Amino acid sequence: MNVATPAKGARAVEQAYDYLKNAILSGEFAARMHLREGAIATQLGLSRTPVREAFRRLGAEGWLEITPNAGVKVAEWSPRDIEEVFEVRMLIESRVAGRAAQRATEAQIERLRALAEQMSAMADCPVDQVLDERSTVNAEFHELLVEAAGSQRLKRLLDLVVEIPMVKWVFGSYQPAEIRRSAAHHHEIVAALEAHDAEWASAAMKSHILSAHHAVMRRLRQLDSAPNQDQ
Amino acid sequence: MNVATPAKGARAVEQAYDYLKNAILSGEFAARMHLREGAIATQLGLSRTPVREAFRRLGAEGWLEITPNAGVKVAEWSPRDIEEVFEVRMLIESRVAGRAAQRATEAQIERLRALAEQMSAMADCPVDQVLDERSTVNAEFHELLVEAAGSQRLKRLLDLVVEIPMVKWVFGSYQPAEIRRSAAHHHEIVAALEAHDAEWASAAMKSHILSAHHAVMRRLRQLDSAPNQDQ
DNA sequence: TATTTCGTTATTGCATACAAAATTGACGAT
DNA sequence: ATCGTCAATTTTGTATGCAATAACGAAATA
Repeated sequence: MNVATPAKGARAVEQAYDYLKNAILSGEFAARMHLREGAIATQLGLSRTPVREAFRRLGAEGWLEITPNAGVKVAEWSPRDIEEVFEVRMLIESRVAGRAAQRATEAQIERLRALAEQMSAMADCPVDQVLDERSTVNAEFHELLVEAAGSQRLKRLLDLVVEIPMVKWVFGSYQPAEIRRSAAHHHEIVAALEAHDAEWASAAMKSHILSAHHAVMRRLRQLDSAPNQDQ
Repeated sequence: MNVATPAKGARAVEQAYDYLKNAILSGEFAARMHLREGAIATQLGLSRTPVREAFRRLGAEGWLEITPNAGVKVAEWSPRDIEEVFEVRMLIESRVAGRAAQRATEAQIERLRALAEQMSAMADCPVDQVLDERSTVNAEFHELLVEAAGSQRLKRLLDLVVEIPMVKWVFGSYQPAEIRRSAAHHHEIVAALEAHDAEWASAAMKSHILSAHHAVMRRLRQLDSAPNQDQ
């Protein structure tokens, strides 16, 4: 039924990887759920080998828990785990912003400004309608910023932590005012870069992340109290 | 000389992983060197499958660079890369120390104090003689601290960044005075924990990491100007 | 009825076989 | 001599088969 998207390279591992990651992030696979190599393989029309490789990759990235002779389980994300993700993002991305303020070229700043404009233009559209586009533009903004900072290793680390679908989830948690605030943050970061003020850029980014953190944790509390009646 | 140690679990993947990681970190495999699944496999008396799995794991951890249909290369660590590693360590570990100051139990602080004492006791021994033990005790200290902070995800992230063998390398870069300073830092961090002073603990840890950073970068400059023997 | 033991089954780990892609080297054209 | 082309070889990617280990369940005993 799904068979996922064949991906660009059409490589079997990519296919398995994309399918699994999507299933995990979309909630199709519940937390703690046990996954079997064989089942996934036949479902995707592949052999166990590429599925197994995808398992390992996802394990290294923290999405699956692997126990040697038993199988793999979908990792569980506690509120504390999510808090820690935002903690890391805040620490690293604010540092990155500061460095970018010292090193960004005119062209890079220009491109960042354009992305910030795009973001603002979407601010008044209905939330659900531009969710994907907002996520994409936002991801581009943050990525370009790391590039401007010239921090390749930090980028790798961030990629490991800040998953695009999770970003989408963040926007789903935003209230209209918070979306506008987020867009404003982007503009402010660009302004700090133009001024080559590392402190300012760093502080603005810190606000940006903490604001997102707040929105997500509020969402979590809502989800926690709404659908469960046993407490 | 190779064939590595059969490791505890005697699992083939572990064997391959341990062998490869050791070879990379010891410099037996030069940077940018191309590794072939088949060669490693026959050399270790295994099939390609577990070797391949080890490759992927090491790739995810940043020790190997994997390009889809070409093979794997030993990753190159530029001075900037190493700088970034210390940047991350500084950011995360100082935050962790601050959190530990707020949450550590008496028992945990006691244990940390004992480790700090052990460290001091070794401070006056010849550098090379206690290199391994120093690394072990140091690693334990930092690990226990993360545990006291109750930050499981951050611990995973740190594990990815701060490799034990690299820690050993740090101690090899220390001058006698720096070893004593490092031991003093540990004591100071324990004191900050006893006082439940997050700012203090955080600042002490920041000093601790920056001091190590400084020592390693100095070592790098020395190696760079001196003739090196690795191919 | 609860619990332990043992045999069956299912699932993972590893090895091998085969397919696809890339690298290499020789050859020929300019 | 240099560059480009193409085939031979090597190397990676995937599939399958077999062995080892763990999960499951039934039977037997207390």
